[in-house]
Amino acid sequence: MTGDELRQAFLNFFQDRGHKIISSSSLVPHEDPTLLLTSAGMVQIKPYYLGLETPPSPRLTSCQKCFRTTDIDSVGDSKHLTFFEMLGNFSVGDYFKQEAISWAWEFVTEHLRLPEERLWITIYLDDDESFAYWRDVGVPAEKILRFGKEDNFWGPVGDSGPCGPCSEIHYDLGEEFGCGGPECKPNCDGGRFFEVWNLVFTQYNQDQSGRRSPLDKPNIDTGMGLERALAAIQGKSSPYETDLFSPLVEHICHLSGKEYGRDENVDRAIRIVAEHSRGIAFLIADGVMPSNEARGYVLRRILRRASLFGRKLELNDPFLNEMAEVVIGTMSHIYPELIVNQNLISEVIRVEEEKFIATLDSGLNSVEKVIDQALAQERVQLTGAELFRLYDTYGFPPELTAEIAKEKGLSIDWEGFQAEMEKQREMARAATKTTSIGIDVIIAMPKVPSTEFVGCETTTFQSKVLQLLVAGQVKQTASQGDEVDMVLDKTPFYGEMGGQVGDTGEISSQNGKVTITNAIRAPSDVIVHQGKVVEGSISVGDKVEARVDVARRLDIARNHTATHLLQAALRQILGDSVYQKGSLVEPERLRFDFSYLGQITDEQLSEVQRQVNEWIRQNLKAGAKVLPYKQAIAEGAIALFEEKYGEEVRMLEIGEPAISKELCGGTHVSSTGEIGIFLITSEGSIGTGLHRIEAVTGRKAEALIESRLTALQSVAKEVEGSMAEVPGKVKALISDLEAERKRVLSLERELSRKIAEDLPGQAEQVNGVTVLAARVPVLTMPILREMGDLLRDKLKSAIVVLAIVYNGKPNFLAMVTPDLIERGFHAGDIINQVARVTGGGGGGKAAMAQAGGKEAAKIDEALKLVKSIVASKIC
RNA sequence: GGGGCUGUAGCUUAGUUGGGAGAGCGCCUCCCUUGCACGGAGGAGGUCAGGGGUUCGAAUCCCCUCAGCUCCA
Repeated sequence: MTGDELRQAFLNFFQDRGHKIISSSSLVPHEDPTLLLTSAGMVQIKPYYLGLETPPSPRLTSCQKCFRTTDIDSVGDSKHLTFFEMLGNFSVGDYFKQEAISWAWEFVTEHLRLPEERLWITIYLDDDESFAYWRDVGVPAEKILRFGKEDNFWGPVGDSGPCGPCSEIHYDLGEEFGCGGPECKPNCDGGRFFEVWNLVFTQYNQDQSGRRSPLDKPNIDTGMGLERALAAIQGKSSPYETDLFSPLVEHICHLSGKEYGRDENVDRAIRIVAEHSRGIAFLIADGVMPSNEARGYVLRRILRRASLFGRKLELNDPFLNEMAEVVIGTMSHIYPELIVNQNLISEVIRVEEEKFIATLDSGLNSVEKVIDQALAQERVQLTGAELFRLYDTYGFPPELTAEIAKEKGLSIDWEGFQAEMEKQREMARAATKTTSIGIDVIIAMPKVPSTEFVGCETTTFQSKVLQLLVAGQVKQTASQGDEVDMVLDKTPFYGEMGGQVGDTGEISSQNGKVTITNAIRAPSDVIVHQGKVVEGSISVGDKVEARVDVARRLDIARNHTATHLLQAALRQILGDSVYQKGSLVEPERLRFDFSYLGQITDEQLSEVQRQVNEWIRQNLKAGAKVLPYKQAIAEGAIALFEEKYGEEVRMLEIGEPAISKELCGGTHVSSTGEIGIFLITSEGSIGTGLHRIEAVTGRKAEALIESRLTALQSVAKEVEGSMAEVPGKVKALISDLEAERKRVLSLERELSRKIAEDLPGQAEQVNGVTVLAARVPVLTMPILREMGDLLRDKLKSAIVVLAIVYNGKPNFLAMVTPDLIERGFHAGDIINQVARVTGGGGGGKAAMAQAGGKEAAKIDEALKLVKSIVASKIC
């Protein structure tokens, strides 16, 4: 049986037993901000378990792509994977343990034909129920082992929520793979047993104090790792020997000229490269970009790890691109997102791999410095702290540091390194506050049906109040002054979603009026109107008129349609590696974040703006149609988030033939001409490979042009020219100014030279030392310094103190010739005392010092001090 | 979310209790020279990432912001 066959057999088996097959969701869980990446098949089932949404069927089955970050560093052994496919069957309050167990057993023994004698079962300590069902299907009692919370109890995630015991099917590879001990059993750390299938029986709800109460309708959540199960079926000791991995392993061998299965170190490196290659391709296909935080960091880490271990296989040139091609070639028939994003995947890998090689090169310098230092100190070991610093600060892999150190005869304090790592982990953990998701609040709300949104057709609608919340409490009536959250049965108000802000407006009945300041979208598409009762009162059941602020709505619609045009223009001009990463549509402006590797030139940006405005002038029709998700994608629509199963989606098309097709639930203008003008106000980078464009349309754009023209006009007036002449005139002014500044500088220099010529005559002898203390009409310090240089050179042996007034404050400069420094004079000391007279202070080196003061009137008094300082020094 | 490091000329970078902003490559001009990173002389080019503070004085010390790199979660 091949991997493809196993996947299909599993889904078919459960489909035959009343399950609906749902397709894999993205690795980026878009509805669950608490999750970094999709880590199990149940992630997309969670809202059904929590009762937030209604499942399309109480029995579901899926093959879900998953990514687990917890054991990235363990990848390379025969078991651990970061990216894998998880087969699962789910019951949302439908069947329970008995069916789950008997089907699991039937599938494993009859369809997969795994020999019964190799299978072991584990159950939770007191789960006698499961024990009985396993006995029923024929598992001998001595092969059903009981384990504690650590191994056989699942959840809750966080401190509260659904949880329950679980039961696992383990596969015994045979004695030769074990640790040899007589006690080698499932859950033993050796390589002999591995878990094939985990059946979770979600039957409790745990509250925050740790108390568990039984759920009315328990759920089933199972997971079978495709790769591991396949290894068992094919009689292999690891997934790397199955057909899911063999094309990858073979390609690495082909590239590197190595052979798999001869040297354990080589094998480990091959496994790491093969494993990470899959994760890299899939993460990028789901829109993850390398970065130094969150998901992007996970991607960067595995990509670098793969590159590093590639080097161990003597693959010194970038090669991960080719690995990705193999992944795409072998898996895109199941996961079409790979082929759709082929160019993006290739480009991202190329850039990132090159970057890593650059990091290694620059890191090499730091490593050599550290090693030289250690050698200079005649040490034989690099400390853990040194190794950690290279890793933590410069990202230089410790294994590489160790190798280089070894060549120079230095060993490594690995324990010290681990201690530093642990310290950092501890710090990060301590700083992580438990983010509570607002789900509890939503659960607390009594169920209301989804709100029908009628705002695309109309902005005023007769409706009925279904629910009222005042200060978070369900109420029948809200009266004047109350802040309320209202739910209507149908509404023209757009609830904040997909970056488009909520509508504002008014909801009024015969008895009262509510000013709506925002509309938000709660789960299950309930639109909540937030506002304040400004007149009378409003009650549940009231007939009301809901009226959206139309002018504001139109501003928003202009910006939203313009956002679509912007994306289309960007893709046309920059290519389809442009990928929407976020957007904000407000009445005042629009903001569009997108991925694009490389810089965007001013020319490209103006071209984008020109193209959008051209489309606006063409007055293209914009319209939405509803069609199945798959069909929309087939027609080439851009989908920011994937939708679930066969759902109907709304696709917005602009133009005929369409220049833009996007899945979008927002409100738009009906033809592009309504947008008026489109102006980009800023473009910038918000991270590696991420750009942000802000723009305005319509009224705001007009206002912007007006204010810019006014500014330009006033500049034109100032430079006494026409607006067209402004750039030239300003340029000329600036270069004139520059020339003038230079002229002034040279004049000042000339002047100072002239002054300096006369000054030596003012020098006095104090006990055989030439002392010159003078106030000069120089303007700036640099000129004063030059003058000092001149005087010093001219007098040969002297102490020179000069003073100027700069910005109304006294400034001093002191120079001492080398022969006098030897006699104990110090420019810094002298200047400090002098400046103190004027309320300041200063210092510097023995030969040259500067100081400043506050009272310009005391300059002469201060300069008189110079002579007495020199005199006292001699005494 | 929590740390570490970095930001100086077009590029690579030096700058040591706070006291004259430097070098190499590149560029321009002139000289020399038919060859390889020619050689020689001169020159232009800097808001020392940005803002605030301490100080007579800040590239340098303190605080904030921005950007990049990096580690942990």
